[in-house]
Amino acid sequence: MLQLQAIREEKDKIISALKKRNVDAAPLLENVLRLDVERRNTQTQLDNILAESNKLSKEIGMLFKSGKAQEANILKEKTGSLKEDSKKLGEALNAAAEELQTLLYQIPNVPNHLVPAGNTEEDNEEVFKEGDIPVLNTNALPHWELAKKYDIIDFELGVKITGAGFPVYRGKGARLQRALIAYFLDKNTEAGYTEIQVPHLVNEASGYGTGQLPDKEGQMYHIKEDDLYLIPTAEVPVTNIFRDVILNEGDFPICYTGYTPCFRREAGSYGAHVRGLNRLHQFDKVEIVRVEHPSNSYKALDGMVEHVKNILRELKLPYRVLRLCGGDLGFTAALTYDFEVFSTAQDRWLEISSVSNFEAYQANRLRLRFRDANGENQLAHTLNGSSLALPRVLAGILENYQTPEGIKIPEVLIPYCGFDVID
RNA sequence: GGAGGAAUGGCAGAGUGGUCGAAUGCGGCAGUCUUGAAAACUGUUGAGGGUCACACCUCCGGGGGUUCGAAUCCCUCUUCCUCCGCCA
Repeated sequence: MLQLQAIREEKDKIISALKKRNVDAAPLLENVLRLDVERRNTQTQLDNILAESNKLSKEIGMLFKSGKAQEANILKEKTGSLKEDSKKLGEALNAAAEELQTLLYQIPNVPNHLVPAGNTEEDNEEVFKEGDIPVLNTNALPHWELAKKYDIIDFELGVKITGAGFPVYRGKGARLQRALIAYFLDKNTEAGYTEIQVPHLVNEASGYGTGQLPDKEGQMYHIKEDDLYLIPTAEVPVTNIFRDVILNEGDFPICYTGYTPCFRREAGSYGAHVRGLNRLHQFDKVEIVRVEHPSNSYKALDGMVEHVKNILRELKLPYRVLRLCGGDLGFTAALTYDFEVFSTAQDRWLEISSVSNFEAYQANRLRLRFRDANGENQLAHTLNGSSLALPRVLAGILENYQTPEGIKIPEVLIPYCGFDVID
């Protein structure tokens, strides 16, 4: 959520920056400003009435105390109309505030100046590329075939137990998955992130805090009975640790890493691109989350990008880094780098990580602040990224490391797996 | 699931209808003293709205009500604690 003060002060700047998202925010912002004025006017009127009625009440109290009941009763009569007015104004105030809130929720974050213009993923800007794309046999298989051949992932069994998009991992497949989780967590911990385990279900307030709610309800599984949501990413529970928190400057940087399963409804997606591990309803992910001083958040973002690069380098997977264009940028992000690993047998890039700076957008919703050097409370910046999303890394490993003798295990993972080939 | 108790500022803890945004202690910050530190002493120390700055307004778990007036009374929800039951 953008800060009202920013909208008041730099409306035009915000409108022009949001054009990068192909959004014409002008009418929305005009409405916000109109409601803001209305809200403040109503507030002032209400405050005056409340001040008067507070004063009267005190006088009445004093009169009763000094035994002047009659005078007190005369004053009492005057409070009736004040009460009526304050009730009406209070309702008007709530209505205006609520409407204002609704509008503010509809405004996406302002893109950073580095964000390229563009509409679709075609317009994302490749900023880095590394790793050799292996030359495979003509009979190289996509990962879903390999999964079947080596009996390590069973998609049909998942359909039986739950439904499409809930695979079952077995034997070396399950072990490799566990190895990746342990390896990622270790790498993150070495880099200074504190490992944390969080709930996999969150309440409504948490959904609002990080921006999944309102409007994106369709993405999350909702448990009606208890009004809880299955997390689509660890970002939600981890970042919400800091909802309604005021930090000290010395607390920065705050770095957390956590492994969680992620649940996504993915309503509406279908077809060849969702085959195998490409798109699932339940998948595992290791996430990194940072809370930063505003002056340091972009340095932190770069650091996170380097960190993820290092992991992919160690895994010896061919990958590239994209700077998302305005049209592809997530609603709450100011700048996002996507990592894609090349899936050789499918001959396409698969997104395996997304690293973003949300600046103060989430913090504003979360009321996540810190006390600055002047003793003033100001909003912190939040960031997060995947390191990494398991299924597509797994797909990348299976496809890129396949040989006629079986699937080789990347060297760094061998100690975690306890074997060096899947055959 | 059943029975009882509780929820107040960073923490502990008073306050049971009026001048209470809230005693006191601890903690934090600033100062005095000191070569420096500690101790001691003095001051200061919640959040939001509003204003050029004041004034002023709101907030004592959430929501609603009674009253001229609510931290205090009533209703309701949530959470926590104790006991019983069940249980990985």
